[in-house]
Amino acid sequence: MSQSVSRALHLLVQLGNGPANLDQLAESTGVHKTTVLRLLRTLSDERFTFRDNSNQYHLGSRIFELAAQATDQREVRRIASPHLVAFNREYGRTTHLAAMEGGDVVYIDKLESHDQIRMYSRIGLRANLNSTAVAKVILADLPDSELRPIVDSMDFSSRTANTITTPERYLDEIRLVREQGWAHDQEENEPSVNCIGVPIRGASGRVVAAVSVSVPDVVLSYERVLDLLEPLQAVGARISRDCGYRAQP
Amino acid sequence: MSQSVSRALHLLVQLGNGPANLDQLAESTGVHKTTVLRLLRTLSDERFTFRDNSNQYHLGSRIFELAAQATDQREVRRIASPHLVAFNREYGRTTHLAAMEGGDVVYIDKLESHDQIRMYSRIGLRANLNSTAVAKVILADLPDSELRPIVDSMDFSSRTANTITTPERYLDEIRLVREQGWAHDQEENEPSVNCIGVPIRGASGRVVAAVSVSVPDVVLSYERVLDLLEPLQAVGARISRDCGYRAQP
DNA sequence: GTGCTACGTTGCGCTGTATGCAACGTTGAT
DNA sequence: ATCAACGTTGCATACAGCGCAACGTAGCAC
Repeated sequence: MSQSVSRALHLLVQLGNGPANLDQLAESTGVHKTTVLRLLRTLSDERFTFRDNSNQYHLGSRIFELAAQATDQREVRRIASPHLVAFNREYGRTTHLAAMEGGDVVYIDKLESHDQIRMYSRIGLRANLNSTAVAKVILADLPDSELRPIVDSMDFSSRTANTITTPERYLDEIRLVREQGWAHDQEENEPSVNCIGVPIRGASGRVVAAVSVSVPDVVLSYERVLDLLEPLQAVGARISRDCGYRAQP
Repeated sequence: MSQSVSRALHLLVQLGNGPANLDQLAESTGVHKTTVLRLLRTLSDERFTFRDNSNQYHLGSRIFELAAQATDQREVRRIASPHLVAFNREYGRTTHLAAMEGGDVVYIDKLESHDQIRMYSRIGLRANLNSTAVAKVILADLPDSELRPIVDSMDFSSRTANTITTPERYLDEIRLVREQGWAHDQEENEPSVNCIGVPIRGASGRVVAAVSVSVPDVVLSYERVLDLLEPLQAVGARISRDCGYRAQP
C-alpha cells in the first residue's frame, strides 16, 4: 500500500541477514541508492538502524527494545496467572491484573473473592485512570513527558466523595506512588471499597502491568487491607521475576 | 526526512507501550485515522504488526525475528573468540571466522597458524564465494530462493586448477555440503592450501557464521587435515550452543 | 425493535513528499 | 598521479500519500 514504508521495511528485513552498505541494499531491494540513503536516515533517526564507522548499516537498538516490550506484553497474563491463583486461594479477595493498552489501563485478568460480594469489573473493561490503584501504579512509571498529556486530557469525573478530581492532586498522588512503590484507592472508585495495587515489571525494567486487591469495608477495614500489602508485594515481585525483571542490587 | 516512514516507525514505538486501536494510535501520533490505517496495513503485510480479533494492533512476529537475528550477528565474534583461541592453541592452524554481511561473506576474525606460513587473508576481507569453505557453509544454509540469484550473479573466475567455475557444479557442491554438514576447499582458493569449514548456528537455528581451518599441504596432506574435522565440528557445536542454538533431539 | 454512538473502511481530488537523475566530494587502491 | 568505488547533494517532476467526507457495521441503551 504505502511504497516508501514498504521499502523501508524491506531494508530492515534485508539487514536481518547481516550488515550491509548502501549499494548492497540498493541492489538487493531494487531501489535507487539515493532513496535507500534517505530511508536509512529516517530509520537511523529512530534507532531502527545505525551506521558503523565503515558505512555499514546494522539493525539498531530500537528493534531490541520493541522485542523486549512485546515479549513482556504477551507473557504477563500467562506468567501471572498461577501466582494470582495462589494468592487468591490463600487470601480469598478480589484480585485484578491490569495493563496499559493504547491510552487506557485495561483489566486483563480477574479473580473473584471467596465471599459472596462481587465487584463490578470485567476483563477487557477500562480502569478509571483517576480513581483506581492499578492505573496509579502504571501511570506512575511513565516519564513526566508522557504522563502530563495523559493527565491533561484525563476525565476527572467524581465517582465517590474521595475521588481525586483535579490534576494537581492527582500529580501529588503519583508522586506518592513513585516514592512508596505501591498505590491505594480509599473508596475513590467505588463507595465502601478499598483497594491496593503494586507494579509488575518486565525484562526491560519498565512497569508492564499492575496487580490489585479490592475489599469492601464491610469485610475488612482499610487498615486490615493494608495487612495484605506485604503478601501482595511478594506476589508482584514473583511475577516480575518470572517476567524477566532483575531488581537492581 | 521521510514523512510516511517516520510516521510508521512512530506507530511501532507507540505499540511498544502496549496494544492499541486505530483511534488511539491516530490520537497519540497526531496522524489522521485514515493514514494510520494504511500505514498499519503496510506494517502488517510485513508482519511488523498484526491485528487481533478485537481490532487491536500489536507488535508482530517480524520484530522478534529481527531482534534474534541481530543478536546472533552482534554476539558471534565475541562468543566465538575464546573457543577459537583454545582451538588455535591446541592445533596451531590458521583459523577463520566468517559471516554474511550484505551480499558478501566476510572474515570477521582470524587466528594465525603457529608455524611460519601465513595466509593472505585479513579481517574485513571478503571471502570468494565460489572457492572458500566458509562461503559454501554459509550459502548452503540459504533457501534455494535466496541461493539462486546469488549463484546466478556469482563471479566464477578461476583461482586454481580446482576452482569450481560453473553454477551447475557449484550447486552440486552446495548439495553435498547440506548433506554432510561441513564444507571443504581442496586447493580451490589458493594453490597448495586445503581447508575445511563448519557452520555456527544461532538461537534462530539459522547459520550465522562459519569457522574454518586452512593448512598448506607442505604442512599437512588433505587427508591429515580431515583429522581436524572432528575437533573443528566440536568447536562449531560449542560456539553454536553459546550462541543460543539448541540442536533438535 | 429503534436510534445512537463508536469505529473501521472506502473513493476522491489535491498537495507535497518521495523519487531518480546527474553531478560532486571523498576515500582508498594501484 | 590516476582511477574506481561509494556516499552525498540539488533539483525538477510525478505520483504517492494525505485529509476529507461519506458509508458500513457492530454494539449498546432504552
